[in-house]
Amino acid sequence: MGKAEESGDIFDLKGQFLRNVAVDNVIFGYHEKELKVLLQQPFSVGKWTVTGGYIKKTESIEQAASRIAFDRTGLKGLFFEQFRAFGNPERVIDESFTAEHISDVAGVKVKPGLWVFDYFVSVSFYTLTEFSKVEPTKGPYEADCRWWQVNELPPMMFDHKLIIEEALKALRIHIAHYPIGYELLPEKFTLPEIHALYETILGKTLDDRNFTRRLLATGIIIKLNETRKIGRHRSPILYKFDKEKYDAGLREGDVLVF
Amino acid sequence: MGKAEESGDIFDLKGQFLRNVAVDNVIFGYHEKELKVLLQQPFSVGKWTVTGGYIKKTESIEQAASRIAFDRTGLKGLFFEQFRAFGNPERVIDESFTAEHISDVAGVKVKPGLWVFDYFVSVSFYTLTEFSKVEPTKGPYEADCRWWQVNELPPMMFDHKLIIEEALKALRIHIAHYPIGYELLPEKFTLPEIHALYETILGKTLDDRNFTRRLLATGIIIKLNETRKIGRHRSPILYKFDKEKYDAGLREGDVLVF
DNA sequence: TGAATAGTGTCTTTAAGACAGTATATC
DNA sequence: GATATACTGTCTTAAAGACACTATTCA
Repeated sequence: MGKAEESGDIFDLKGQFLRNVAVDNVIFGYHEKELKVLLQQPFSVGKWTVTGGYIKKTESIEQAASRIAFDRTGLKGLFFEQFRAFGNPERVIDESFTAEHISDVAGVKVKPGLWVFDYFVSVSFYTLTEFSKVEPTKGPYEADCRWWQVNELPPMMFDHKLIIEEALKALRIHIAHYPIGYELLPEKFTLPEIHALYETILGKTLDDRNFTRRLLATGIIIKLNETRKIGRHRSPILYKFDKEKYDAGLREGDVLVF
Repeated sequence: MGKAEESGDIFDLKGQFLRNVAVDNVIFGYHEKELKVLLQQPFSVGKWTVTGGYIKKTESIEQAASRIAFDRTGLKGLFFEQFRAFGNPERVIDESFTAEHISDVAGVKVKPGLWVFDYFVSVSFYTLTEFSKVEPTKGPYEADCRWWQVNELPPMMFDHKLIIEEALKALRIHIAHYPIGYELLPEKFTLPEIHALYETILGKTLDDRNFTRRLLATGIIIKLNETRKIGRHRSPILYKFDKEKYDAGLREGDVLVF
């Protein structure tokens, strides 16, 4: 790791990274019926972006996406998936991301024409996590990094609103063909919990009887001999994922269609 | 357009193109129950690639993919879709694509360390066309460009065998959710023709009665009052696509599931 | 025993899948 | 009428979708 990176000056790091291509990673967080997305604010420019960064010359795009997720969440081994690339000359034009504006708000001298203002193709991923486990951590060039409700986003920079919309579409298609939830639920969970997870991600209600019938038919969850005590109601039975069947489902697809 | 491009020397064109990111376009061609893929051979290096090229600083990735398809096929307005990006430092290492080897076979002096040997992220698309309409046209840096059977490929450079496999997977997923065939069939076509198209792309037989029932149920094809005279058999009835419903199906998805 | 949530069973409707015989054109 | 291909109908089975009551816990 060179001096420039230690000193935190990304503007000198051009030689370490690929040019004209970067990775964006839409990190979705789920917790108690809420779906959030982790956003960062470069300097204090007033607009937000999804988490993202440049690709090192020594790493794959998947490694870059995974590294970015780790830097922001502190978690490894999260489920992530590439869903699309975005690339056109206009996508990186934004009045809040210019040398002048950054110099103003960040108090550093930024040259116009710097490589970071070039046309970048964004290879975009989404990542899933349980957001109560996460301590959002901003990088050296961000003024802030925190969770936002997916349907109450702040002003977004570039085409990042579109990127989030497309990520959500891709996630909803994914959930129709592959099992989901391993990274989003505690190891032992109840039927109402996984039911709420599906409803939240899909943004619609699912009949509880039909949902349970189909979920059990897949065989990816195993009933345990335990219940969870929650308040003064009937205690729900705990389940866990059958990890082998779950992983097989991830590989082969078409396990669940809701 | 600068002198360098006119003189055909891509090695001087660095300034016109994005660095470290390129577009690959798997052009599938269909004709009479055969599915082919258009491949090109850079110089005479002995290995083949899918069609692809660099992205101009003034164009989007979609425009680049579309331009590449036009350059190779002479056709505009073909259906194409992005399906994945490929990027890792090892993917562009190939003994047939080195400065030494190219200098040998092409008879031009190529410097090692030239930008074209850098780590490139490939944003990959696939395109569909009727291959009898196409006159494959090689570019200035290719020794050859022609159709190959998708299941009888020549030695492929880089990770291009994987790219074709993934393109075919994506195409087969696409065909299960969206209408297909407008670019691949004549304006007026018969049920056996569209049936054969689906069988060829999916690589399996589909019961003709069930296929017809479901296809007609979608309403995307319209029966005409004409038949096609072919030999000494019963003349099949001609159909055409209901373009409005077809386009709506492309937008909304989940029209056909085979 | 009332309140809150957990858990499950049945009926209807639709679609998938398997299967084979009739129709038409030409020689 | 022989041949080759076009065309279509029915039965069975599985799954989706709609729907409502019983069970448990505890205050």
